[in-house]
Amino acid sequence: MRVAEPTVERLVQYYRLLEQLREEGRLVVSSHQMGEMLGIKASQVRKDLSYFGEIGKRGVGYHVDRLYGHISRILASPQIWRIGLVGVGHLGYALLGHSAFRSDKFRIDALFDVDPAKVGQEISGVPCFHLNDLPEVVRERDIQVLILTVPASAAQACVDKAVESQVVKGILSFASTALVAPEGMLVYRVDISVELEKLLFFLKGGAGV
Amino acid sequence: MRVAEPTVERLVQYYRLLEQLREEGRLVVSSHQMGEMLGIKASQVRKDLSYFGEIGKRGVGYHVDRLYGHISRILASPQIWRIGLVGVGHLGYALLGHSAFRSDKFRIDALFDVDPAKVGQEISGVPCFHLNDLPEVVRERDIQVLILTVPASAAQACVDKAVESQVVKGILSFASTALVAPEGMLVYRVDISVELEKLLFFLKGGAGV
DNA sequence: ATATGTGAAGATGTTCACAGCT
DNA sequence: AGCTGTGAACATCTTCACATAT
Repeated sequence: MRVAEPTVERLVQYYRLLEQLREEGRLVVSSHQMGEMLGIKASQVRKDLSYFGEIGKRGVGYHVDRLYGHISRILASPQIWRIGLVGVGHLGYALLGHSAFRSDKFRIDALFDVDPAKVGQEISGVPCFHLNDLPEVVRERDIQVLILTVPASAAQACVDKAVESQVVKGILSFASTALVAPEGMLVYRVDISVELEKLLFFLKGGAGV
Repeated sequence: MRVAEPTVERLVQYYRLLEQLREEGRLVVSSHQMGEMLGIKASQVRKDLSYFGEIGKRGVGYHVDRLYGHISRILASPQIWRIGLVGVGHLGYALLGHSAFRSDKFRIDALFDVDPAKVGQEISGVPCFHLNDLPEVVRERDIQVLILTVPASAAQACVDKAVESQVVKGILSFASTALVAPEGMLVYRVDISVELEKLLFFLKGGAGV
């Protein structure tokens, strides 16, 4: 069964909430309570969870531990993903230390840059290679995922190198630009300036003039 | 007329593309060509642009300069937004220097942190205040927008301070947590770990087990 | 001939409302 | 009585198909 992207997005949030509730020693939680805490409608919570079978108890709610384990398995990976981080500027450096990147689901295994001062060094314990060697290095190291924190002008060249490697399957790009990639390569974009523009657009109350 | 969020998101992309085309001296572009370059269907491009009147020429396409000016006005702000950046860690620092933040539509006017080594200093030319003084400082400086680059555990407290100020209207949060805000305050979230989880989920091919 | 603008159809996502368990 | 699970209704977003203009 195909799970929709908005559902996956909310599953991650349910997961984080349940982690918290578990620590607090809470045993049971209702869809209404979860929704309240996350700003999501209770019916949406139930619909999302129902895709994966009857996991709650009618008249009672969801057993915190059980639901936590359940979502954990849904989100689980068959392997530990090895990730290459391309572009060790401020943003790349920030991600290296980001708490979201302390996970046993993946680890940043190689850095790539073009700056001679960085290439050949270890940064936060991760070796940095030259961008030109990317296809070779990702093959050797079994890296299937790239994170791009390079300037917009350099992003497409990085995608092209990833395609050339034939082993990279997915890319998370922070570059503020469109990217073209072949069918079968999954590209997600986090575009900070787009998010800010959207916020300001709706703050001013819609289309101007 | 209400403009939908996905449309605004694409307008920003059209705008960036047209900026490029202008520099290249291109005079005319078709919806098909724009779509090709951005990975968007031509019909979607036309639909988006049609919301704002007949701006193209049938049989010809869109006049680059004219369309650029048109979208520019749609996205324009009635004022230069003053922004407060809360949390001057790696990520905050990265955003301070981010190219997306070189804009004449807004400027980062104040920093907030709790680290005594930062409070009272100027960082990249922007004064840093203590988080506790946020309500007062944003009122004095006419700051209506906050960007949160604080740990998840601190994010809600920042929102509460923003609410207390009574002048902050919008927040862009990079914290990996849900936030509750009153009606009328606009909160956008960029959740890096959620994006990564989504990518890995669909890379492995959907729900596991 | 060619490319826009748009109503209608289609696809996707959310909410409702209530049957069915506990 | 209380809360889940879910079909149906609703809302939103995208794509199609073609009339319309250059």
